[in-house]
Amino acid sequence: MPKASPAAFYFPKPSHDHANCVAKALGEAEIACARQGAQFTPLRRQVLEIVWGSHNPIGAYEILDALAEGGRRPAPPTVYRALDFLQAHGLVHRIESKNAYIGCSQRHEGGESGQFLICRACGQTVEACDPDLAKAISQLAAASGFALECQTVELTGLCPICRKSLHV
Amino acid sequence: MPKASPAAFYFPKPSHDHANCVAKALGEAEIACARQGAQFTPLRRQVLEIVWGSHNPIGAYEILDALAEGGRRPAPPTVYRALDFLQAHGLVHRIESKNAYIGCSQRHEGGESGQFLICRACGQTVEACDPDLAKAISQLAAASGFALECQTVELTGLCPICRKSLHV
DNA sequence: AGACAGTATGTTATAGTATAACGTTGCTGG
DNA sequence: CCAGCAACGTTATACTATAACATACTGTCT
Repeated sequence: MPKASPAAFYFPKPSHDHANCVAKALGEAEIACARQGAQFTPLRRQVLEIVWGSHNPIGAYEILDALAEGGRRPAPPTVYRALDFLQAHGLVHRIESKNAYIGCSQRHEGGESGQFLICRACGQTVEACDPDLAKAISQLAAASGFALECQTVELTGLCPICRKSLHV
Repeated sequence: MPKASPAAFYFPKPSHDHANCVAKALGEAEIACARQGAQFTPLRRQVLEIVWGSHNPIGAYEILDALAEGGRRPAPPTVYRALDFLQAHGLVHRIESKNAYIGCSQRHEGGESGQFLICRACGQTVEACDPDLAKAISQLAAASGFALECQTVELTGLCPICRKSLHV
């Protein structure tokens, strides 16, 4: 049975090299799009870069605001379309409980979605990919005669750092 | 290790005695409120009854529409406040992926929230309470140094009935 | 080159979801 | 009586998302 990874694996330190996160994500996105014959246009790239601006989920209208800083502000459909594209290609995920979007940090097999740990204090959100949890979910579905297509797993609480600083 | 329950346990048949579901839910709600010293007012009762109108999640504005049929239509805050109350007392759950609400069909211990199986075809949604899944979630949290407070588990797919009728 | 098909983006308007802020009512206990 | 509190009413507005239609770009076929 696989052992869960230690905490350090999941939550990035405040001091981590975030520029590297962004660069890596953009580079991998480029490759993934090329492989799928999808157009990684400047707009889509820009939206993905904005989403990857932090490890906190960002709302569609915040993305609009960010786009507005580099020229004139597009209308909402522009950003929603870009987000739809990025979601469809597994480059971002929607966090349902916050109506917000976050960059995908896992290489999924076959469009499956991940599991999220969301800090209610700092907003930092990490994507996990726990095989035991995935297995428990598919077993629950199977036992119910349910044909599982899509899963939303969002766990809210306190990340290790906020936990410590709030003395919880 | 506990064995998962069979499908019949989870998805209610179309022919089931739904009036009984409603009556049971309202009765238990009354008792729960009394025990917690909370006021189960006529409005709150009415909203809970509307939410329990089916096993499909219902939107806040649909609840408003339903309330409008029995007199004049209240403003949105009225229904949101009732929903807040019902959620706080564990009588309804919010389905994040649908911006909608459903009656709680489990007796939770200590305010924990459940796991939902949502049929994308008929909308029917059931609340599961799978100990293996719960365990996997707490282990994931623990391994990440994460203080889990609240979980959102929403599984979308096809219920046994729709699965059959769609030949999937 | 010119016509066309398909995809991406722009634009306008509107639908759907949720809350802030303040007012009113009605009950309860000092 | 009246101070305090909880529930509910009312008005206005914020936030999130999409429908519908217009324009522009890209490549392909003749």
